[in-house]
Amino acid sequence: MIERYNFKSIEDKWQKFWEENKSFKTIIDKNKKKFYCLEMFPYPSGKIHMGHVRNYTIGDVLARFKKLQGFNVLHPMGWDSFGMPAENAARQNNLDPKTWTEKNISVMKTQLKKLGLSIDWDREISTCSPLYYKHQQEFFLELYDKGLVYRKENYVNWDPIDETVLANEQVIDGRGWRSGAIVERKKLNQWFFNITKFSNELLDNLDSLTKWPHKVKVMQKNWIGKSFGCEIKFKIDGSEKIKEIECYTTRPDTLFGMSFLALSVDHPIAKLYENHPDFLKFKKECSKTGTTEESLASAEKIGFKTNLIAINPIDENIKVPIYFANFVLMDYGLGAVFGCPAHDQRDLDFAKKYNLKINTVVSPNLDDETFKIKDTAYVDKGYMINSSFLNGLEAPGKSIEKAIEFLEKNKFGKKKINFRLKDWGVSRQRYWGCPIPIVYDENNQPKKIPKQFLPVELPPIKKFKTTGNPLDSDKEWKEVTIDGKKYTRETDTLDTFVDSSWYFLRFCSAGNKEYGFNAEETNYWMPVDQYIGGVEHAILHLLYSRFFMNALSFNNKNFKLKEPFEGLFTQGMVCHETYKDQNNNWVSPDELVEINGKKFLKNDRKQKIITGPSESMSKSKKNTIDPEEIIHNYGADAVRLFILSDSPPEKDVQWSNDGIAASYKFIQRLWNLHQKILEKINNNCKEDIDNNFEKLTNIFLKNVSNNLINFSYNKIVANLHETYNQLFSEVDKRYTSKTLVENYQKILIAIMPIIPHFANECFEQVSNNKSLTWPIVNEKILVEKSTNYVIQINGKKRAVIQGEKNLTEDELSVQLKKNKELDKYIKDKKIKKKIFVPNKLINIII
RNA sequence: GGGCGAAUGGCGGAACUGGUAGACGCGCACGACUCAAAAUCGUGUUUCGUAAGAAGUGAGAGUUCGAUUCUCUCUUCGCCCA
Repeated sequence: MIERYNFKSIEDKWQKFWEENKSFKTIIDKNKKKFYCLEMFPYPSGKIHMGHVRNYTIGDVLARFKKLQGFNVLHPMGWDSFGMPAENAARQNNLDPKTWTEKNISVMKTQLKKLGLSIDWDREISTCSPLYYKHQQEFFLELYDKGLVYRKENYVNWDPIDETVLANEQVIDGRGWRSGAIVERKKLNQWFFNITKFSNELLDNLDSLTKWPHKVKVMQKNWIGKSFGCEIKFKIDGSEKIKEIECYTTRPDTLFGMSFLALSVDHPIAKLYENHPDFLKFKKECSKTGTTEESLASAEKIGFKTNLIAINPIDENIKVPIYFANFVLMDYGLGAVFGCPAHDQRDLDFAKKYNLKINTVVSPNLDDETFKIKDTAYVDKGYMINSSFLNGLEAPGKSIEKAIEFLEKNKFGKKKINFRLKDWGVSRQRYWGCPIPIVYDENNQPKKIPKQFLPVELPPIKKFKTTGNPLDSDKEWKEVTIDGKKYTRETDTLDTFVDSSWYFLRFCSAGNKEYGFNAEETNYWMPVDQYIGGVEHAILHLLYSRFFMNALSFNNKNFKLKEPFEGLFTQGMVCHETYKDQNNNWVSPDELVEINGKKFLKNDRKQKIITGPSESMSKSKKNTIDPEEIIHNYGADAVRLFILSDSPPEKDVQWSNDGIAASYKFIQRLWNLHQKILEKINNNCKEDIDNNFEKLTNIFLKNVSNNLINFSYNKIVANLHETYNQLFSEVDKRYTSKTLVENYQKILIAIMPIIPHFANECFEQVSNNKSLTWPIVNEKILVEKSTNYVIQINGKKRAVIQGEKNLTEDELSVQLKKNKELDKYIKDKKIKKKIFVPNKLINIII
């Protein structure tokens, strides 16, 4: 009777061993090649979820593999621990965010340890710790000195429920991404990072990131949104004060089709209308629209007509009305655009509403001047018409060049490159974030807090009010005396994206008290060789981190790093079936019971459950599975094995009960094989029957090595199954214990990255060897003497014959004639042609 | 509307540079063990056909001796931007 594999005691034993021996502690070793393996650090929300399990398993497999290959591996973990959920929880339960966060960290740390991750916990960091954010405040001041931080009054997306400013990307369909409240426009003084200073670098350097997924680079490129256009000056009629307005456009070639000029309500000219009640009413109306491009695009286009007239520089006879319009933003271009309704849908909608002219200037066909626009603007490629000297030119293309040439020559405008990327507003009206190290004097002028007074620590909060920023109402904290002078503190805190924009540097020198990082250590470890995380951070987190490195290395002799992440891997999500009861309520998987293949509610077995499509796990759909429970029931190795086995890591994976159970059973079977091998080792066989065992081992090693390099972890699991299936009968043959032990050891090392507890335990039982190194594949043994030749007739496979390798066409033809099965196809037909591919096939055309 | 990507059995997915489609797993069926069940082990499992055989990688075309792989058109789905 074979003893069952007791994952509980064995996983416990190895986790203890790794912890006590500090097996994954890393220090700089210049004799070794370094490898920095980093997974996106978690937000300590309470418990780990399957997404974490997948993310950290993928990273752990790589880290363990690289370590076995002899690299000096840095594989740290920390906590992205500032943020709104802590504050929300605090408000709801009257808890201190610090206490709440620290409790969550401790729970999640225990859970992560149970996964058997090869993490150097001595480098653990937490962004909400003053030890961390002190250095962030130093960076803020450094950037301030470099002119990369500035303060300006700006319209922001105001979330009236969370009472905070939202970034554009936090506004979804005009609503706050977390609260769901309809977002308002509000003017506030904000701190900004000058990310646009590096627009060109951030765009151009994307080309150097060869180990990044193509799609992420495309997304960043679109986000930065470099456009080539021109600024045009329009003369104005109808005002004493205003003589000229400048516009930005990417389509100067459509100037002849212009029928209005539209301004942002925040345009300087708006001052002329400050006392105009109708204008003020209109402006208020505009503030209901969000500031995102998306909300602007979907909102109804409305305008306020001024008494001003713009004169088209390209043809002075074209005089058009000037409107204020809700779809023009002050912070894109110059807050003014000209409208060409025929070739822009938005302009067309506006023109129809206000009965403006629609002049077609681009036709799909050359010299077709009869082409007219009706309900749909023509935005595709075509040829210029009704446009004087531009007529006949390809549009957009030559037409733009020629138009700019004309404008520049006559000093009506100039070529201009514009970016969609805007500066990064980092102020948040929140308590649970990094305090901004700034104070204001009696004239409300900002002043840096001297470095010796850092960190500016968050004051403990006794009781949370339901709304507003507690820092603002904490007078004791807010009022401060520096060098005998009284100041008021900045009460906004930093966007948590700032925290995560440099944490990978901190890991390199986590304990360093002098500064955020140590140059020698970052020079050794950085850049991150492999960064692993969800694709949802493809734009912001990664772009902000790239910016932050540019900002730190700007005018800095000691720090030269521009790109923090050399390799990037974006893993897919973990999905699960969704369930609903008869009343259309979501039902969680553990609330139901299966009877005869049909699902019913556990508490009401008459109620049938409707199974919905598999979707990414989320609390709202109740289709989550708690990793802790699964680890408890099946063990960490089984969970790791399953989460890797079913799908390629970059794709979504379906969680299934059958799947995890199968992985668990498979580990049991591997254990049975292990017992069998232990037994055979003692059999004292004197001579090997053949080299098949060694061959199987090396085939496996080769496949695993290749698949590890390519992140094809699902294929490794398949390789392991295949090898198991073959080895189980192979070990019954007569092999010496030397052969068995040597090869079996190699197999165990190869599976250590995937199922480390199991593999280490088995390894220990067959070997005294303590130094583990990745085995070298014996290529010689893999060279086969014979091969399968495929015989095709008219491209169809008709036979497969085994023969010596490197047969010539003639030699193979001789073999063919012996094969009687083929006679019926060939008979006495004439052979027109033969295609021979060495060592592969012969195709006979008749 | 634009960009990027995907589509292979009942399901998840393999197939290196164009050369044996469906590896491996799940599920299912049958068998062994068992009084029985579970567990375990074994066999089978693309479809049609008793079989020989034929068809077959979202649809349609093209290139090629040969296409899941390359090209074009279309359909559907996913993600990002609007």
